[in-house]
Amino acid sequence: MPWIRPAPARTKLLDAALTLIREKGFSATSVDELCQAAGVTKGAFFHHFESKEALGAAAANHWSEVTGAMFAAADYHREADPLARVLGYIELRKSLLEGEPAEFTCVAGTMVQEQFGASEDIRTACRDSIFGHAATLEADISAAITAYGLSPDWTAKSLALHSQAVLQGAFILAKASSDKDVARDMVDHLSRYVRSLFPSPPAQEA
Amino acid sequence: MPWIRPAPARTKLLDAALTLIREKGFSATSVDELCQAAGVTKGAFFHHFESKEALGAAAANHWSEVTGAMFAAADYHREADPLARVLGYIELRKSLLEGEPAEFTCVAGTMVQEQFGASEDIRTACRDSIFGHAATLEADISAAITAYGLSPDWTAKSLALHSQAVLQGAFILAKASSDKDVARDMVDHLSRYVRSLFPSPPAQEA
DNA sequence: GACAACATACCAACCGGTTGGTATGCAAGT
DNA sequence: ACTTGCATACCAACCGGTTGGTATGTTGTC
Repeated sequence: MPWIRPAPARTKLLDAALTLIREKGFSATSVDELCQAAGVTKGAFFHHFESKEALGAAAANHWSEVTGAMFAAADYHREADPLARVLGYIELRKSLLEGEPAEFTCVAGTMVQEQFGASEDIRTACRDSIFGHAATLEADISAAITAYGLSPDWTAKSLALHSQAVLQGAFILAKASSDKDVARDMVDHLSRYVRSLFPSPPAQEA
Repeated sequence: MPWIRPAPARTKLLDAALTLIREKGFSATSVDELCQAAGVTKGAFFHHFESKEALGAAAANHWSEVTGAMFAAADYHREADPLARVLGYIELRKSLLEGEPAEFTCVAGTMVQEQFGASEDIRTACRDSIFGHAATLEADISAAITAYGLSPDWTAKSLALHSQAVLQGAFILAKASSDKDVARDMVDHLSRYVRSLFPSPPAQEA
């Protein structure tokens, strides 16, 4: 859809949703709050989204785009060794564990946990966000399997998903304990696990 | 004389809460729904709980008791090798991934993800539930470290918490994909990781 | 002047919570 | 034994505020 002059209200609402959903959850976030946070009236909200549920699904897609662009631009892709790229990704995820939970936590994981039974549109949008992100990791894992000549009894896809599971679980523990260090320890275990699956640790390269 | 009818309303409300919170989340579950599911009136609700928030905290404690009793009675405690107990626990968790998400999912993890910023009482009750459960695993992990003569650069506590993180993350992926097999794969990775941390796989014993 | 992008004003339903009340159990006083 | 007194357990009706959603403007741009 070629939007020459995009509507700022829609984007402002989507950005506000990413923050508010992570702060209070989807159900507890009201349309009025969304509008106030975005500096927009309710009329604008229902002009761009036919329902609150539709905004939730759109917010998950927005989240996919925002995070997708961010990870696509990250440095770890420049590593020559595919395993180093995977470990670089994990280290990046660890370094992202800063600030408040609402800042480092995953919108899709938060939303799907409470809305999976209430809205198929939201559920599939969140699933696509999480599984789509895992797919970008899967390529590097597959390349590492080939590069190291492995024939594992696990799949690249399941390991990529496992990394997402560990991260989502780390977010929950961080929220429960109000302690980011717990989450970082979980990511360290993930890194140790991935290294254990490949024969030799990758040499440090520039 | 022991109370013939102690207080069925309170327990019925708590049991209903365990189901409804996992089905729809805490915020989306109304007090009226809780009362209807428990077959109790709203007056009874606010007689036993001073607020919806108080019920949430009580539900997390109730969850700790119910699951605590269930895991305490499980067979894996009878293994002589402490590592076999840990791996037995993990297999048990995997075998529990049956039925609908609302049946195998964790109340504390679900509730804390949406309420961590809204209610300290709920947050600490959920934290105690998750971390308290992890502590029961920590003892076996510590014993395994000693039995195998390890001096790891990770702690028994962090590995116990890691197992909870993997499980919580597996729940999220299962909800997002509507596929329990994904969650089971995550638990398999956890089992493989734990086995990789100890020198030799435990022999099969009666 | 048509049409998208908003704003204003409003609504019915539902929300968590309160009210005043009833039924029952039990311990003490007589 | 029987009453008084008080606590617990529970109920039906209700309350004010908030909810997601709508109906009807107004404004800026082609």
